[in-house]
Amino acid sequence: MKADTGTAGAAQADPACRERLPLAAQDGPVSMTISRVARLHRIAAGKLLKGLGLYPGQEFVMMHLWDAGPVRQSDLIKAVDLDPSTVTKMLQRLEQAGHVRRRPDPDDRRAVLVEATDASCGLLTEVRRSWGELEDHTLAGLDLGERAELARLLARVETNLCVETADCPEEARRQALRR
Amino acid sequence: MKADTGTAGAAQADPACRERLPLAAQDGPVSMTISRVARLHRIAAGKLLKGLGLYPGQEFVMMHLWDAGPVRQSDLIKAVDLDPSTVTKMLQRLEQAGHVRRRPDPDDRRAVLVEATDASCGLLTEVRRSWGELEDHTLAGLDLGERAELARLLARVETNLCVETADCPEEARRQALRR
DNA sequence: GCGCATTCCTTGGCCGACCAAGTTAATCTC
DNA sequence: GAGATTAACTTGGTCGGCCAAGGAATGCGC
Repeated sequence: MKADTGTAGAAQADPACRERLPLAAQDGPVSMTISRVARLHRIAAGKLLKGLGLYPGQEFVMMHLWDAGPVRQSDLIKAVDLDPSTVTKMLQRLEQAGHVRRRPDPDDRRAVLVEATDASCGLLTEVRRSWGELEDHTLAGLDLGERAELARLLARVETNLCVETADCPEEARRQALRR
Repeated sequence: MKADTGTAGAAQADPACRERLPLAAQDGPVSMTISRVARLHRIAAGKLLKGLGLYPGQEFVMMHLWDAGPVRQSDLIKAVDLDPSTVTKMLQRLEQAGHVRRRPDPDDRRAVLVEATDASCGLLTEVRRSWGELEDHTLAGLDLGERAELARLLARVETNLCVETADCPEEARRQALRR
């Protein structure tokens, strides 16, 4: 395989000499590539974030908190669009790590207010830098036109995947396609 | 914020009227989109696979087993390029679910031979169909040229992400770029 | 005011995925 | 052939994710 250190992250051997797709995946070559890219991208992000004391996935929560200031947890959940339980547990860990502070909402005793700690705000710059590094690494060798085209195509794919395949078969899809 | 349905799977509201990126992500817009697409794609795949009794991630293992027949577990691990422990646990569950059979390798008492059960082979067709559906859904509205371009760009991204950012700074990168 | 539905969050369970260690068996070295 | 190395899993732990259920506070209907 690679001249890799032997650690797991290498992924799918070199794509250059990638063997033919598995039989069951022949009808979905792009999906296959998306899956691989997704994993590699997450691993790459995780590697950069690890040095900052964050686990992959936590970035998005922190990013929102840095931007929005103190928010109700339910708003945060809507913003990052994760399962409430996922956010709860992640926040418990982020709090314990000192990246986040939580306090009850005085106006609604069910709710919890969340905010990034001052200490964590130092991370903002580093996360931004790491995120930029990741972008450079990801898009290396693509010129501006190609990057724009990739962004456009991915945005379209995102739109497609946002609309349920079964529900709202036509109407919602068409609505989502207005761009 | 958005006119989202509020259901969990919707993800990041409509990308069409996507608010500006978080501050910390401004230098990585494509990376942001990749992350979102990745999650949506995995969710979509998971939904299709769930009906077949598979969890997301297991498809890749099964695909390889269907193609390759009985293989040593170590070869399977290399093929799907996952952590050995991940594969071990996944196989234990797949075995208990009746999708996979495992037996010791007579030639090497350390090794384990794995193969798809006859029962699971019925799944092959359905997985292939689901995978095709996923592809259609993912690429809806893209013409053949756009699909090819997307595939090309993603392949390049995959290549980029395969080469370590720190190690082998130039040589391996250049080697990987031969395509 | 009372009851019922909603909203908000938490807990527990399960899976994929990783790392770190550890065990057993093969292999290489001398 | 004994000893060290390497290869092939396992186990245990941790995280991000999901679903399902549950408890607590709020809001609504009447």
